[in-house]
Amino acid sequence: MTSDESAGGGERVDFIRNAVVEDTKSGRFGGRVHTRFPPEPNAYLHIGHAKAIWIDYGVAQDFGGLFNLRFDDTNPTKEEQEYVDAIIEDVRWLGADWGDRLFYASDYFEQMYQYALDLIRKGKAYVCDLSPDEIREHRGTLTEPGRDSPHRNRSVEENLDLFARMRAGEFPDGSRTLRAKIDMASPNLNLRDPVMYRILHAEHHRQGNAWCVYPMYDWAHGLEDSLEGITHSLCSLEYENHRPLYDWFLDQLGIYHPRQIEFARLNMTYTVMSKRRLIEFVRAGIVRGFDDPRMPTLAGLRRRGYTPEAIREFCRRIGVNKFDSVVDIALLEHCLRQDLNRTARRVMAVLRPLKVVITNYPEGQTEEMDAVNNPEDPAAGTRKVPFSRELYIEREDFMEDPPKKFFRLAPGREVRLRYAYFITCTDVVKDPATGEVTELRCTYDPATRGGDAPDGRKVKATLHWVSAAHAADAEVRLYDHLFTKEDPDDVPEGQDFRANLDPHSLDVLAGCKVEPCLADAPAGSRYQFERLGYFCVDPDSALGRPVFNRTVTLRDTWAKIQQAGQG
RNA sequence: UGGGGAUUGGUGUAAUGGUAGCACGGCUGACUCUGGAUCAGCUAGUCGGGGUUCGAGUCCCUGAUCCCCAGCCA
Repeated sequence: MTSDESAGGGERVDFIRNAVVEDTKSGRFGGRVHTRFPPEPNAYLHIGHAKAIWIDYGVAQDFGGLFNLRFDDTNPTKEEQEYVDAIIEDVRWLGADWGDRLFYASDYFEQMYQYALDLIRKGKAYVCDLSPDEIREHRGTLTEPGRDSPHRNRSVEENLDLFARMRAGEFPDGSRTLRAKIDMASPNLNLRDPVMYRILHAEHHRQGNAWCVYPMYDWAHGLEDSLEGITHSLCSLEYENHRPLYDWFLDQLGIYHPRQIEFARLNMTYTVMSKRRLIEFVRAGIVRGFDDPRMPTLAGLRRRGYTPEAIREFCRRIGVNKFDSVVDIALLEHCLRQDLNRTARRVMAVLRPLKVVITNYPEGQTEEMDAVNNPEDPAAGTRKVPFSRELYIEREDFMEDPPKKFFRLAPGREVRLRYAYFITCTDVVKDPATGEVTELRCTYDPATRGGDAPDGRKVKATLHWVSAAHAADAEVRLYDHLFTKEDPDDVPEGQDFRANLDPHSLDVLAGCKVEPCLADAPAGSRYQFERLGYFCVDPDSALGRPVFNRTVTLRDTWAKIQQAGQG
């Protein structure tokens, strides 16, 4: 089973899959393929992680292999159970299946410690008493070699003794480290005797106080992969410089040795993708939380109304590469619309209501109009929508003095009310004080019931509407990109990304009117509000008083015409 | 100015010495009871300079530009 049909047209074999094919053919791993997604539980997952997950999981799937979910929880000062729980939920929601292989790096601490002992005995690791500052000084620079630590040539016995006492808690934080003995003159700084263990008297979210020495990433990661029998350790580009170290540790130990392959992380227009930044947004109150629908987090996208299918399709389309690129967020939105268009039920909702009175329609009468639930899916069936003398239409669907290309309602003009009747605007009622249009008086043509004129006459526009007496009140939250610029970091000298924050990224509309069938819509359910966009019921909803998040607008050619006119 | 990696339309990606293709976006037009969807068409590209070859995005040389690395973060 491969995922390379359609959309991109033709087969799609990226450089990673090519490498895997190569290894499968050569029998390097006995034909096995086994990948993993190794998040650190120190923040929520975002769309960039979705790319990584889908590469890891997708490769395993394509080759009939296995996929592990493993928490890389080697730094107790940054990691929390809350993040573990959120990550599990997000990966599951996305649709990657790790079977019963949910692992934690912290479960390997004892084994890692034993491996460290092994390295010490081989004379390849030593306890160093240098302070963090001193280590930095000894490391040299990009262009100058480093200097050996004065503790580099301690005896194996002394190293063993000191390391045991580090573990036993005899020394304060930062006082000593265990270092690999490699080459202080290496042009690759990662090889200049990297730290393997640091002393951290901190409580670990799973290990409690069992440990006060914690392994560093470079030391730990390869061991985790090795222990789990991972064949292809896929990671992002910045680890390319670490691969020699990854290989060195495994070679020195002489243990099972996976292959690390690096790919570029995802960047997207109008979006920041660093965990640090996202945490900052939450802490600074720029957004309401990690699941704020404006966040690129999976939790945020989910709340916004994104579907896992759309995100997966997006990941498939962006491909895998080895250089930095910025994907247009329009592609993500395209994938979303494509999915929602197929699956979302259509309903009518009026965001900014303008009252319409049908003067020749009998007072007190109600009719049930037949409406199609999803023209893309006949199986979705039809529903009844109540129609009566007093309705609401969208304010922006009426203009008293319309420009040339505006073909909605205007004085004297006839339009169709979707699934109902043709109406003609006869009067405009205004607030005498402000001049604001408060109500429209219209007549309807009884012969056009259902929306078709027996005499064959056409109207240029079809408007959505709701019956005033039957509509449910709703709150609707309109979202826009968090940033006004494609590149949030494109700021004037001396300013930061805050300069590009869009103050209108959230627009809350109260008093919206929706079809009665929406009054008790369950949280998380998705709809297309006809002519407006896709909307998703927010968990903030109360019974009879739904709250909707706008997931994404419909493609809107009228909006484009308007914008062009303004320019 | 050490080392590592990279460069194909506006954007994202294919082409593994043999017609530079697909998708997003944009622009036309058709159709339409959603200015949606759908359909048709158009738009625009191999970082520069040399070389090898019948033939180069691909191979060689050379230059340019961009990204990563000096955490006891991952």
